Amino acid sequence: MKEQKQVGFVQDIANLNDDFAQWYTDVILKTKLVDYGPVKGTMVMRPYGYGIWELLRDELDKRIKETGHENTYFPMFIPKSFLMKEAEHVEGFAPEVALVTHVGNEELGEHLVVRPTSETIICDMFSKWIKSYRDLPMLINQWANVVRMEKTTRPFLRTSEFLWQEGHTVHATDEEAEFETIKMLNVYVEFCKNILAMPVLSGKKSEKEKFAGARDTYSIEAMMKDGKSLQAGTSHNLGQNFAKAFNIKFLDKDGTHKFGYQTSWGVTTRLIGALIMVHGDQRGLALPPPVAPIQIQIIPIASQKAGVKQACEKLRKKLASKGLRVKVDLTDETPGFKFNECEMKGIPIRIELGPRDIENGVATIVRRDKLEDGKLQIPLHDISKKDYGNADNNPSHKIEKYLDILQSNNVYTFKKFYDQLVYKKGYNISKFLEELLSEITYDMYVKAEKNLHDNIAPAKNLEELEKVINDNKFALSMWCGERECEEKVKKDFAASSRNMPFDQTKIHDKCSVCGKDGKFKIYFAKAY
RNA sequence: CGAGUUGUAGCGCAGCUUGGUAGCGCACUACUUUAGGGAAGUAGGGGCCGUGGGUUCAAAUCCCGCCAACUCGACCA
Repeated sequence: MKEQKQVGFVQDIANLNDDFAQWYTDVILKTKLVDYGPVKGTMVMRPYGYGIWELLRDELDKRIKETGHENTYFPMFIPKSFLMKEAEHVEGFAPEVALVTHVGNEELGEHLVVRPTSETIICDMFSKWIKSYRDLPMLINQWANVVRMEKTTRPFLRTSEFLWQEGHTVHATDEEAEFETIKMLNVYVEFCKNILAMPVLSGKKSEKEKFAGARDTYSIEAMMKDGKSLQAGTSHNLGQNFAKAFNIKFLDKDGTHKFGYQTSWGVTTRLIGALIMVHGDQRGLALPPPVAPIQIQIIPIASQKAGVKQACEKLRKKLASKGLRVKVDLTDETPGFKFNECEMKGIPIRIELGPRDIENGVATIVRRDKLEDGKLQIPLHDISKKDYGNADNNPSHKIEKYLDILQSNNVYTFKKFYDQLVYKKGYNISKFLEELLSEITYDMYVKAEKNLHDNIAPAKNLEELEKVINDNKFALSMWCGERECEEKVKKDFAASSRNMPFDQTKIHDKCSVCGKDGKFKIYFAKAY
């Protein structure tokens, strides 16, 4: 690409590899996703940022309902005594809960906490709702805000208040609860892949890293562009810990009273931070089409010339009527400015439309994920009226097909994809763009997955562990299971255990840290 | 909550050493010319210099306190 004037944002974020955290905060402020709130650690989600959340939320909500859960809403104020009931839980959360002690000048008889999570208040209701095995399984979910006053904060990744989804379930048996825990973890894995184009590593957390009050915690871990790990979601098997603390009992078939087995699982607005750090580049954001508030931006060139605005509006209407999220940029800026802005905001496809295009009956389209390599002119009006030869009436745009093409060398080009889709009977511009958007999602996933696998390295012993972690990679290690080894890695290499993958095939025998018997396969990495 | 750094226009900064009219770039407003990769001209608007006290004829500038933010640790989705 031609050397261009380095001004403004492009210049500011040109050092992505040098200072990734700085790039991150710059990009979300400059693209107007969020602003800092007036209270430390809080975040104002502006329309563009909240729009991502809404799309993400709706997609995930669909999946949660499909797996049999119903939405509820519980109060944000929880009596302090509730929090005290489960010993580990209170210990884990006490330092960061916001307390309400007064109403006006009057001190409350019982202090309240602003929910840091809702296990306790939900369990209190569960104990009233659940009497019989016929009431089980109890499968609920809630979309809410929670408050955790953390010492250090970063937009999306760690804020004093954040939005999330928290699922809470009660089951009659241990097996059923464990199954639910894993099932919901897998819902997250599928969601991250298909909606966020983000590959994750799923597995079990160590005792040290598990949720306060859980019996077992499973997580999905995503790799950021700088090689750091981010816990992107968790699913907990609570065992009977809360059931015993809150007296959640049911009369079973055999006529005896039993404590319920519980799970809870959640993902948060942190996912937005994750996808920024997974897909973003020197030019700014790159949003996966399913969660892009604007999927297609139409940029008029020389908009003062006759017919340009009208053509843009006509195209917008046509695409919008097919459910595509499309916008025309009518601001009084130069085209170059608009192109850059479009890229910075991560809009998956931009369409340039000027007098020349209109003359020729075409539109110029550029993919955010491929930039100049993904630049093409496509016929503006219905292609279906013409015969472009080689008609294939059952065009497959299935992921598998492109996987084959991609993996069979570098013969795959965007042009080829375009030819496959456009030069067929029955295609029109909206259909083409719709398919192009899924193609982009898939390509972004493949790219991110490659990055993930390229940056995982085995580590047999302490030296290798040090080297891998200092290379900003995930160290796939064996571990004896002792907390001291995790603490040593934390202290010496500033890294933590991430999770233990479900595939526990040994990669070597000895613990990579202490050299004793290596019981578990586990990832160590620096983390956000 | 410990260590370091910084607070001047919406954002980024200069001015402080050596006290004396509040500055620059971007952004913003109006008009004109422009327009296919970050346009140009002309004219404007915008400040309790973080905050409280002190020194002084005079404080953004010197002194003391406080507050806030950032980075690194510890803690966490």
